[in-house]
Amino acid sequence: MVCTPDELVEWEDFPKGLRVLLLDRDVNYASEIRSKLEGMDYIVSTFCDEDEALSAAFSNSEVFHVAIVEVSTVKCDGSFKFLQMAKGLPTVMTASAQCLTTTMKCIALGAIEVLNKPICEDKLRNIWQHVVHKAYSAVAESPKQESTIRMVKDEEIRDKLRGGMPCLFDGGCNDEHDRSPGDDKYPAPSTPQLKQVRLLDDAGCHDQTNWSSEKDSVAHYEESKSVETTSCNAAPDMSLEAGEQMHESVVKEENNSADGCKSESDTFPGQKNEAETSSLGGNTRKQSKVSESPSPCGAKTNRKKMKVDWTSDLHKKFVQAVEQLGVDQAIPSRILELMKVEGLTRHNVASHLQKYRMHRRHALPKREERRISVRPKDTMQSSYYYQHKPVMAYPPPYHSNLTLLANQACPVWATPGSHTSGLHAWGPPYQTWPWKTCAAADVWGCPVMPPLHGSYSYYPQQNGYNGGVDISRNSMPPNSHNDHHLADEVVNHIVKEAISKPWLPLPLGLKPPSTESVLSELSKQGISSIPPPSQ
DNA sequence: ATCGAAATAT
DNA sequence: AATATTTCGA
Repeated sequence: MVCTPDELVEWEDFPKGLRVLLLDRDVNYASEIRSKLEGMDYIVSTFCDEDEALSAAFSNSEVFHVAIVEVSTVKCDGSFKFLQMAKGLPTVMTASAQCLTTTMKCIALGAIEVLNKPICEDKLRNIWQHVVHKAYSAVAESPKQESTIRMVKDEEIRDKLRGGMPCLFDGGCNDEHDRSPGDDKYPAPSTPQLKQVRLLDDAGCHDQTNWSSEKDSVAHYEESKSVETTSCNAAPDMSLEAGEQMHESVVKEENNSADGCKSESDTFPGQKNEAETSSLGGNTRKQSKVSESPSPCGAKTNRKKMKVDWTSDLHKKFVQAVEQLGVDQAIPSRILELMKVEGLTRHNVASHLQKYRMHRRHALPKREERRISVRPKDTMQSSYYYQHKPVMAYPPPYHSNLTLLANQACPVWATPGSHTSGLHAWGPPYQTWPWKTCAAADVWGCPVMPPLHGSYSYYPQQNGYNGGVDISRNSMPPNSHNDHHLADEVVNHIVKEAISKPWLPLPLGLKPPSTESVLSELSKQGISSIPPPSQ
């Protein structure tokens, strides 16, 4: 029932001869519509009973391209039944009374559009667009791909807008006028995942867009894709390129709530396969990406740089990568590798890293201060323990990589986090997007980040940057040659702690990554005599 | 060529 | 004001 793009292309005088199934209990109205449709060279079969209509729809003898079904006020079930049964058939619902609920239900059940009676002639005439839309969206859906980020490049957008479906959707017709809200802008049900590509600057919809370009173009993307039924229109003029454009630019969205499970997709550049999202703090994020396709008119490709919107998901990936590498070893190129995000550049990462570090630098001293002020008499040990609170607070069953990360990262340098930030901000598995959401910089990077050197202060900082607090003064001689000894003590403590509370996640030092981090930190402190960590 | 910090841009 | 990009010296 769904035409293929090829069929459409070969359909010479499309939409003439389009077969319309008309289901309406009002016989008079039905025949009125019928004659209108026939005047438009459509071939119409009318029915007043959904069962008849259905059997006709499924019969082999008759082929329908589109259905117009009345959603009866008295017996809407029948209409819904039709909708549900005839999924493959693009179906326009007609209703005599405006009812949001009904409309929603229709759409939910797959209706392509819900129109109010009396149906205006233009809309009637334009029902062919649904067929086309369906045809292409069916094609578009097939190549499945997961993605992590949505990229919208100028050209792609422009292509969509201009070249996209030249005559079908833009068709030299006025893009948008006399559009009655809610009436004619429903995308085909088969493309529910049509991505809203929004501008970064637009209405601050940061959470939706990962990539965007300059602020033009995209605005009407969605509308362009949805069938325009109102405006005047010329005879459709199919072009194959149009179709291809169409499905090249398919955007797929997905949305799984993986709590702290880390994506392990091994994506290589060029391959599209990349997944995972997590819902954090009630913010379920959608991610998607426009499959990249070299613009045929490639001339001035990528004039402007894409702008990366660091959503929490992206950031999460980033953070994971940084952790995996250890803050010290985390350099843009490595991070980039680990992130495996297609389209992301080293520059993007570098920039983000810079910001990230900056935030940390600012956040940590504060925290440090607070901690000290709360427990002024803390010895090294107790403060150490205190620092671990949040870590320990992790419910044991954090599996897989996440557990690893949590364990590896939290230990020594887990930022003390004030009481509040401790549990709250650390909240399972992953922090929320810190920059935009957290007023208090404290939260920044608390979760699992080893703070930058200079921020943790068991010892006097040789860079003099320890927030004016010298913990070591209370417990340790401030000489750097004690560091070694001190480190041992720390480790001992951790071990002791772990042994006495076996039900808690293993803290620092009991897992290779942590050790590595510790050692690298130590070496930063000038202790190079410690043998390199074994992975 | 890459890194990171600073300067710019949005 | 926040945050992304570009530039520039090492």
